[in-house]
Amino acid sequence: MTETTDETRRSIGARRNPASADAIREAAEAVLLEAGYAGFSIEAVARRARAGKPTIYRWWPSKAALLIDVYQRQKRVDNPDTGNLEDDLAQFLQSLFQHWRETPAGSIFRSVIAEAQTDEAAATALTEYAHNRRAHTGRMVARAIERGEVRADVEPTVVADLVASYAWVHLLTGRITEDEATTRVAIRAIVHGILAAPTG
Amino acid sequence: MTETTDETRRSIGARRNPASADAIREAAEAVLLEAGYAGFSIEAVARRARAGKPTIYRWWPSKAALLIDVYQRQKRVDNPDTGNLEDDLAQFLQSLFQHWRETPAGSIFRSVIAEAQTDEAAATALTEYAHNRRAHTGRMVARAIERGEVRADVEPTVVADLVASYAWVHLLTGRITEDEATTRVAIRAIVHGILAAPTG
Amino acid sequence: MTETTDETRRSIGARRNPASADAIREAAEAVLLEAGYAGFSIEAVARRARAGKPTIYRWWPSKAALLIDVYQRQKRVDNPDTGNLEDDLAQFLQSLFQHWRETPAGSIFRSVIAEAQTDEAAATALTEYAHNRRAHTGRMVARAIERGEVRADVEPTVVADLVASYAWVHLLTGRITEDEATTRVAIRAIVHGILAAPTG
Amino acid sequence: MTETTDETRRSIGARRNPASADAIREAAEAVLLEAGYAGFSIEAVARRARAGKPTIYRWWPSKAALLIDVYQRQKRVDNPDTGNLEDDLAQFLQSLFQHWRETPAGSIFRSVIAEAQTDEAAATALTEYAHNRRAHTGRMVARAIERGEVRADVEPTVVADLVASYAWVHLLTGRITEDEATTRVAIRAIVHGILAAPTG
DNA sequence: TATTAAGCGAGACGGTACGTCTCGTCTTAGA
DNA sequence: TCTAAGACGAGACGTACCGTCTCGCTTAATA
Repeated sequence: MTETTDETRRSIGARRNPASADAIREAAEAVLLEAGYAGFSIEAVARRARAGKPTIYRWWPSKAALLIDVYQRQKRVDNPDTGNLEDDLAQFLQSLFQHWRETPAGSIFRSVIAEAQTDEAAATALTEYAHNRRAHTGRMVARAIERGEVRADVEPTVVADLVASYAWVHLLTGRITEDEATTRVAIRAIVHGILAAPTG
Repeated sequence: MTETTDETRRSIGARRNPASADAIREAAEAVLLEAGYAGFSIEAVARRARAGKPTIYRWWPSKAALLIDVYQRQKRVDNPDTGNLEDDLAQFLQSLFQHWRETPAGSIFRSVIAEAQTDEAAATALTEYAHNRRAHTGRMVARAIERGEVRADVEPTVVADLVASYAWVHLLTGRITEDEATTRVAIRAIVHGILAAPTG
Repeated sequence: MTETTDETRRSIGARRNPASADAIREAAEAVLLEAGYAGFSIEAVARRARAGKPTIYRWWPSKAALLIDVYQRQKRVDNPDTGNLEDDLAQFLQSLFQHWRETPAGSIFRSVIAEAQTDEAAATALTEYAHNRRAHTGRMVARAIERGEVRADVEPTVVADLVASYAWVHLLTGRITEDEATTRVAIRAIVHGILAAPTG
Repeated sequence: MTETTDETRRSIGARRNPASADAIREAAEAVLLEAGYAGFSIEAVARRARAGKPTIYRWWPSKAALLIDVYQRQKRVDNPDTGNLEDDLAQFLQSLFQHWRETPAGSIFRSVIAEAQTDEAAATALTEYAHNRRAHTGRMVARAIERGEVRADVEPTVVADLVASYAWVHLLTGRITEDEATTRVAIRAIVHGILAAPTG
């Protein structure tokens, strides 16, 4: 949030002014953080960024595009690598919840999901993003397979899908404050299963 | 969608006219189905229902309230009871996806979730609804515990949470067309776990 | 303003309840006085009178009708009879201005005139009322003719028209606070004329 | 009513589009003429002008402001100068009545007066307008004083007030169809007075 | 060095929807 | 059969944003 306090931004010739682009992205993030998705409008962003609306529309074709751009700027949560899948996933989930609680990322991501229910482009972007994230998160499972911890026939992305879905829905229903004990119970179900008699 | 084609609806005295309420609910459902959440406005519903806007606002304080009311009217998917939890959950998930695909319910539910990201009341309603559904879905797990299929220390609602989250996120990301084989893989992970060496 | 504080008024059988009618008239007057013509609505009157809207519409077909009824209840200003026309007219004008200043009559009459620009019935009622008042006011002139003070060929209602018009327009443009000296100048013009050389 | 049939009006940059302003004024005039003050709403004007409501509200803060603006555009009636005050005033009155009968001006002016009974801004504007018109009409009297026809101690604006009031009230009570003979009787009273014995 | 081209802020434009207000009508329950 | 009550369809109110447009400016690249 490197508050670029240029008194007035002008054109810098026949090319995009990065200062304007940054100011707009930062304003978008700030608006989203302060007023939430409900208060997130192009007008509000333009006002805050001291930018003209056409400048925004020139570079981001829709509210969704700006939203996604802002989301892409957010830091991602890294995959832990403890040598134990349950610990990896539990730690990942806790880090994700913490990230969503303590940065604008959570608020922004909720907005992206909401926007995707209305806007086709946002839906596509979200689908692609989710796909990539599943692949990324799936690497924790792949490592567990490699070290023989997890069965070889397990599809890493399916496990990642389960974990991510759990996280998303908690975000969407205001349940990202849960402690490690609670989330670990869910993770353990996925990793160990829930059957009384172990499966061969 | 029992198109109540009353030529003109009038007041029936100093109390709510159920014909109007029904017409509004049906119009809301129809608008949602035809124009989607993006086209869902109180004005559009009033227009379609041939009702005055104040009549809508008199009984539903917000768009969210109407949305939730419409959603509540939707048929719920029943829990199967095959005697085998994996089969129960797989069948439940397939029925749910089919229900979301073939009735307005899916479209409406997506809208409720989106609205909940903006509207406090919708968020509360959604939270409560989700809580109830977890309890309901959890009964499948509880039955499995009772018959000794599942460990007694498993919390049924946590399992329900995992299954429901998987379903919700598939709905939100346009992946409810998946076949039984795919969903069953996810269910199997939850039920049997994914470890190479079974847990004692 | 004999505040009829009936806790609840009910039907008194198959005929008009005068208490309701009075309460409505009084409420109308009070609303007009407190909120002015701008705040004068059937809803506001019904609310204040604790009466049902249909009860009002049953007896007064329109806002205009109620307005006129309320105006008709107002005390009229009497014609003075000093034996001198200029004094009579000057005194009449001052009494009228005072009446309009110190009672709701002024506010109500302004409303009737405004309403008559929109409502046909109010226009008719106002026309008739104005006609009667000209006849009444004209009697001062008629008396002056009888006693030889004024030429016999003078039409009393024309003089009354001039005086009344002057009064109305002062009411409509917020100039009813003028002192006797000012109004007398206008009266003198009508009575004595303004020519330098007297007319034979 | 120079029907500016621009197919579509657009913004012409960060400044007022006179074409829109004109279209709105013309639409307002047309609505007023066709539907009267009762049918005069911002919505109706916007519809007719093919303008957005906010465009109207941007430039005219209220219905009253638009009404007054439209009224200001109307042609004024000129003062005649025949060398004889009675003829001047009689002719002025007839011209005014004719103007009010044959152009939208009469209808608009009635509306302004009605609006002024509700709206503070309209009241102020009307007061100021009336003041100016009295000064203007008073010049006929001033000229008569200059040429010795009228006494020097006569206040021209008082006479103008009498004449204008007579005209206004006739407009407000639907009596602007009167012929010259009738209006001349009133004018003669003001000019010559009505006393039997001439005043010294 | 002068011209051109495009980005910039600003803000007006025609629209749509918001949530509220009042209109005049209707029906009911109770006296 | 009249009363209070209040719901009803209708539609205007004044406001917020939408996405588009045109302006006057500024600067960099081109001629």
